[in-house]
Amino acid sequence: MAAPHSAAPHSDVAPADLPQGGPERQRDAERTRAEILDIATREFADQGYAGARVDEIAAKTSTTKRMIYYYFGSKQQLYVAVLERAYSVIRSIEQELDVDLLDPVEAVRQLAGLTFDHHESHPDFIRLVSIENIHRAEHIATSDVLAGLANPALDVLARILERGHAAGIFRGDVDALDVHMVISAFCVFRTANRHTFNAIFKRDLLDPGRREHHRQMLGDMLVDYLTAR
Amino acid sequence: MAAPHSAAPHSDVAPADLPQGGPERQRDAERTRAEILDIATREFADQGYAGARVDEIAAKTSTTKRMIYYYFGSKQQLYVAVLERAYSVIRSIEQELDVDLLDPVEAVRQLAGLTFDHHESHPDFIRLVSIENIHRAEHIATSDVLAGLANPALDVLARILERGHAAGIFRGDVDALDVHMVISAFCVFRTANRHTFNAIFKRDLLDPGRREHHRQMLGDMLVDYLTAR
DNA sequence: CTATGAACGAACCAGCTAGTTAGTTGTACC
DNA sequence: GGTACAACTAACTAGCTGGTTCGTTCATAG
Repeated sequence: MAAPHSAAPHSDVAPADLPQGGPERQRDAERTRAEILDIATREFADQGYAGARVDEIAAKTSTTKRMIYYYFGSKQQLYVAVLERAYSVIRSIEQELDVDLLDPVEAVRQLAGLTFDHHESHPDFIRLVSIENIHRAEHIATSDVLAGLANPALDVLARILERGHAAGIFRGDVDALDVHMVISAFCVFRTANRHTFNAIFKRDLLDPGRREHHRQMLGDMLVDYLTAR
Repeated sequence: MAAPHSAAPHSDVAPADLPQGGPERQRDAERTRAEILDIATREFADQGYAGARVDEIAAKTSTTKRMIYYYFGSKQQLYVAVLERAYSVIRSIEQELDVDLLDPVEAVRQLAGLTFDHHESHPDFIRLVSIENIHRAEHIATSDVLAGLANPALDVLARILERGHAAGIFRGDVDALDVHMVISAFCVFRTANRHTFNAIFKRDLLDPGRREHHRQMLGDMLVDYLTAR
């Protein structure tokens, strides 16, 4: 139907996002790679590393299993590539951070709220992190890209805490990484432990009706702790 | 060697539930079952559900794979049995709770500290919970034992909060389950996300040197939040 | 037009894995 | 002292699974 071997293939169609890339979009290495990564991310996040099936990933792709090995080499390398991309997406939180101008209390609230939102909108990432922890981060260790990738939000947080302490508002015995851990713990738990929590306590932590309340609660807790005494 | 077919097997030893253990200890159903559960718990916690191998579990046992199917029926039922036992162990925290006499602030600190200790000493349980969440708690759902198993610590917490509010110390707009979530989130995160956290931030959350500080921090946060305003 | 190599696909394979078959041995009870 | 049943074992299998072989097609350079 769609011009399987049309004679004038290059002018009648808009080549999507690429300026004038392949008109028929056959043979697009970048595209194929990206599609495999997309499907693999979903599949690994869904089933875990051992549970995910290369055949299944291939089947959900518009290409074949051979292509997975052509581009990624092995199941493990594919998984590492998935992790690397997932972490790089998360890193983009950096750009939204512009809290250096706010007063410390408001800055902490905004930073926590932003992290909160970010986690909520990236459940696949959180699942991948959980999976990676089950495997004791052994795959992250094999990736030089990931091994020493610090969270940019951490520096921002450190500066906020400093400013707050200098202004006499915040206590001085807190470590930025500890505070970051508390924020992460709260945000990650809601998503990562949603199912067992719901099974036992019959409460869906991700219920939209509880979202604002949780967001507020996290901010309150942090501020109350930092300004205590 | 050890009297493979000894002639007087039944009188020189107490057979029942073994005051001084069977000398031959052959043919002990309870023992075999328990051994399989022990090994399976370690194996599932280590490798995840899909990653664990029935053959491997059997090999680490002193019995055979057939016995696993004899006693548990299938890999999945074995896994559910592992979950059930792990949760029942955790339930034992109930007995240690005796905080109804303390003043509310001290009671919250003690409850949080006890939960903190309990989580720290049961890493396998936390791993199993993570694994179960990856599978969206679908196995818990198949177990009537687990499906509606509330945490006993929750009632205790609710009473503490009430008392605290009645005494005018605690704010009144807090829900026990929310507070429980915060405690769990903090305690679980340290263990569950230890490896990725360490890979990225180069800090071992379970470093014994940081233990007391974390314990204190959790108590402070809760109290500061509950007594704020 | 043709040579070349990147991109792609179908079918295959060896080893693994959950689950079974068929049979043996110990023990409680009479 | 024999019998019924629970406890146990070794060897097997059907199907899956990560990885491969080998061959084809397309785009582009010369």
